[in-house]
Amino acid sequence: MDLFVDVVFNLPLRQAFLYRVPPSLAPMAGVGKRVMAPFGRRRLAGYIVGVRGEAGVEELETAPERVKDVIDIIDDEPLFDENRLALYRWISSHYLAPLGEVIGTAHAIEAEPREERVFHPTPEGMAAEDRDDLPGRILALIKRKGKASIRTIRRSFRGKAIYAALSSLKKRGLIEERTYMRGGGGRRERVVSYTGKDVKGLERAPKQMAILKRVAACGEVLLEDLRKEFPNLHGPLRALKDKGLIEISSREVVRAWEDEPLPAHNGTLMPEQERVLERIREGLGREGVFLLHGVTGSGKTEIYLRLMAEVVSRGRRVVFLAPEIALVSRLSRYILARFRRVALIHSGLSKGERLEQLNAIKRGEVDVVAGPRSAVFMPLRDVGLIIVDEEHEPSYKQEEGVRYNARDVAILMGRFYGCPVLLGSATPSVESFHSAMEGRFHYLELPRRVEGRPMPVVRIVDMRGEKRELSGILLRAMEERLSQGQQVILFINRKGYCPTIICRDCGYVYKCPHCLIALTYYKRRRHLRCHYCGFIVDAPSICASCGGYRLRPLGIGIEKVVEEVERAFPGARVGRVDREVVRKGERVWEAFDRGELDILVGTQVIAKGYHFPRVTLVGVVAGDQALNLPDFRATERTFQILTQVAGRAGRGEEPGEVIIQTYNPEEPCFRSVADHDYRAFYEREVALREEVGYPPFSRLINLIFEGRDMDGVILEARKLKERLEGFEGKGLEILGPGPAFYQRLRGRWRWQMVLKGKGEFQPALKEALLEHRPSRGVKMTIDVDPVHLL
DNA sequence: CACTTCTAAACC
DNA sequence: GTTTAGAAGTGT
Repeated sequence: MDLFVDVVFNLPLRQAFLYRVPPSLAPMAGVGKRVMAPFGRRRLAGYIVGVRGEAGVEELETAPERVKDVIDIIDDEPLFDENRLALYRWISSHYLAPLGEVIGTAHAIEAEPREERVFHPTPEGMAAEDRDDLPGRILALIKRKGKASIRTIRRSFRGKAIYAALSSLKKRGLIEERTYMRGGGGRRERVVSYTGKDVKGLERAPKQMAILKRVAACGEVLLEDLRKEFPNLHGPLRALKDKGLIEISSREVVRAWEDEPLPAHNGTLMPEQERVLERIREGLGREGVFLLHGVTGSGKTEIYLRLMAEVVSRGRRVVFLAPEIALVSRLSRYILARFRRVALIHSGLSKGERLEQLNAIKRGEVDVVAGPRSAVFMPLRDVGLIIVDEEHEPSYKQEEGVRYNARDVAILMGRFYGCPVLLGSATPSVESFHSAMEGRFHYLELPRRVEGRPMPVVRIVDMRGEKRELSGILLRAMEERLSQGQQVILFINRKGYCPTIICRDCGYVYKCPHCLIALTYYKRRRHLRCHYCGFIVDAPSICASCGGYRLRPLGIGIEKVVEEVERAFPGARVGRVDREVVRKGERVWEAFDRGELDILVGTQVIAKGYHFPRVTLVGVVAGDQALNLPDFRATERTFQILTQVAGRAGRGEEPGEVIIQTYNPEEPCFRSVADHDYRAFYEREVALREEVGYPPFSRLINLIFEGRDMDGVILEARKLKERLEGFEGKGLEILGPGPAFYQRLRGRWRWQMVLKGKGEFQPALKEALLEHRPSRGVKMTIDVDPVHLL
């Protein structure tokens, strides 16, 4: 009796494929293991999602000759069990993603071996004359390199019919094909560095010069980053290398932060903390979702830590999810101080280190897994509690591939494991708070800060009529704090010097040619850069449109804030923190923490997880920034960010003050921030959402259509709309299609269509979406439960 | 005739 | 996502 397995691949394919298991491998077969299997002309690793005997295998009657044998079974131990598979199936059907891709996402650390086709020249090929047609040029490439993979050939001949050419070369006996296995091995990054050699004879090679300038300016640049800035990098880079001006080396990804344990908390809990702790403790051992709503500085972390200890002491384990930025900062060090059997996962780990952590988890050596959204899939056994810190954070949503939301997966997982899920936030998402109000989540509140510290006083400053970017009120407050030896944080959510420059003569604004987005001006580097595709041009001195000289900054970014601060306070020590700095693990934080800096100017990265007791004043330079985006969550995001930022003030002995600059001082959202009144914000917001039928009163699917040809993109969107019209009315509303907010990105036009449904979407509707295959050149992305519609 | 370009369909 | 086969177009 033969054995058969259902196999899914990490490919955008919806079906499972049936394979026969040869008798020698049959004892090894099992759900959750990977197999090596022939697939088309290739061999691929796939996941077993079903094992069955001959009975009921209808393919054996319809097309028995198509059923092939599995080549090998890769794993001794399954990567997942039936229970976990059920979870994957749910995710697959909810997010409309192929099961194979869901499994591939959940098990991304375990490398999938893949076969790679490589072409070698035959002696006949070596002897053949070079010709200038496509096959001839491909042959020349292969001869020059000695061998070439499909990948390299495709890169050199973008959009050309390379397969037809390769098969003709093969038929003529000029090349032969061999296959190699790829996969495994640690992930490395390539670095381009300047050798310091004298630059001569580059006058006639402007591209090489530009690249060299960029590299020399920083000493070394990641090849990955360089590629973003220079579209056709390879040629000039190779020329520079041949001239000995640069070197390209490969190194392992380095850790972003040294983890030094922070001392354990020794104080006693406030009565509110005790009560909250007790409520959750009572819920341990069975499923249920708790929403812990605690103002900034109310001691949520301490509750997490005590709960973890409790769960571990009962012999169960804990999954702790947090936004990346919190993990590389303070939180992880608290966890490391209290628990020894911890797996800490963050972006600074190399692939090898990740694998080590994974193996430790599999061996049962880990009690607590702490990590960003992907950690929700770690194969921890006997999970007794899942914690999602900063539950409202959009970073829990994966924005490419399988677009899952780790918070929602965590809630589901709690049901699968039969354990409680604890969502924590100072500013809960409207959805979660609504669930709590409706009684689906247990609501727990910490309305006061620890040690009776007052909430900071928040002032709203009307910027209309102000001449400079920093208002007089903010400057005076800063001066006062600095004179008392206290520290100040300024928050500005914009990189670069200013969002763009404008010609004061003709009004021309520089935009990215690929994205139609205003280019950000970087004063120090003297260039304009696109934040979406990385496009860079030298900063112009005269207007490209009218030739005028009056080019002026428009708006404000972090560089300009620093400049203005330095002008206003010449003696002050100013530090600057944005995402780049955090990634490099620079120690600006620590200098600030030790009091070696007076003012810290930062982007959103400073809003989270840091604790600077000497900071008494926080200034928000541009409070309106996120508010005016055309997105149904714009107000919610603004309230959350401002509350988080404000929470950085007054965490020590001295009371804190917050100043928010805005051109919309009447906006009620600011009032709620100033009053520390989440409820007021929520009531207003939830009423609005109900009125227009946005979440939590509906579910959304955002359909994004992208392609180089605008007409094709629109046509595809309209075609799908027609297909879906039959579903309209019965609890489904279709908005659009219309141009997306970012209408053109990376040279592609983008249109979108939003489906708004009451409750879960009908299976027939999902089916219709999945069946829609846009024509070539148009990519359709299905985003279920989107966090934004931009 | 040799090669290119485009598209649909299969992949077990 | 990758590959192939086929149809139709291009150029000598």
